[in-house]
Amino acid sequence: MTENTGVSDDTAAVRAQRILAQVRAIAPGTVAGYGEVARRAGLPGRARLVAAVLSANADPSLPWHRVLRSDGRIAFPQGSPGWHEQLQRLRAEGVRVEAGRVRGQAAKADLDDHVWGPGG
DNA sequence: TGGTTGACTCGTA
DNA sequence: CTACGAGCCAACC
Repeated sequence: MTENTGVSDDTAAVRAQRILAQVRAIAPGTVAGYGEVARRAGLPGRARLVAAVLSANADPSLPWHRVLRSDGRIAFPQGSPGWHEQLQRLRAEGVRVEAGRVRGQAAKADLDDHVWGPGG
């Protein structure tokens, strides 16, 4: 009845939890892209959803600052409060950021964590 | 019920 | 390097 349309039982809350879990899985000193996080969470193409989830998150322990755009840039407008905070948090973990952009290329986290990691 | 918005991404010019 | 358009999907009004 009321077929589930096969869409599975994942609700918005469940998807959000999966996304948050992936964000927490980003190792310190490394970064990941929105699309990257979305894909790891089983939601390819839902980069905007990741952004929506982060904007709604209230967990101070969430390493949201490790999430960047595909260009390796901070998603906030440069100069905005959120931008400054993310920049500071990244630098605090040893991530080199220039002009709001992560050094080299973006988001390779578990691939380059041993290269770009702390102490790089 | 339906249009607008957004911490996005990609291709093209 | 910037600018623009199209695609995308959930939240909001």
